[in-house]
Amino acid sequence: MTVGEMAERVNLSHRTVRYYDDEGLLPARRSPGNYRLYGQDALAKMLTIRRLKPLGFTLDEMREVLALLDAVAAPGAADDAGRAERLEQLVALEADVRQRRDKLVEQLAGADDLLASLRPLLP
DNA sequence: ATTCTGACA
DNA sequence: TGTCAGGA
Repeated sequence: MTVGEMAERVNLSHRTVRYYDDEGLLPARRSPGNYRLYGQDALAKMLTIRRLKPLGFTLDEMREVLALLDAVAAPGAADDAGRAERLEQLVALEADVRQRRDKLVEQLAGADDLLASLRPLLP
């Protein structure tokens, strides 16, 4: 699929998709006419990125997450130390995501409180 | 019609 | 991140 299709399917602007390519976060293949092309794997990664983004992950952090994820998914080349490393990083990632999730829950609670305080002021 | 790169009231 | 320009 081309940028436009990708952008539409993951609900990001084509500008953002282009940006991720430029920054090397999610490189696109190129067509003979130099159009960006994306496959199924790219779509899956883009969806992962879209979930990471609202959690406040930086581009570099997303890069690490994607690398970790396909290292884990990869068909296998890795010694014992390597596998152990992956596992540690995976556990650390889970903790990180959970922490960000909790933060969002707090913000949600804050929004609810604000709404509650506005209620009595409304007509 | 769609995408490409580069630039920025 | 949006948008415009100038090409392909």
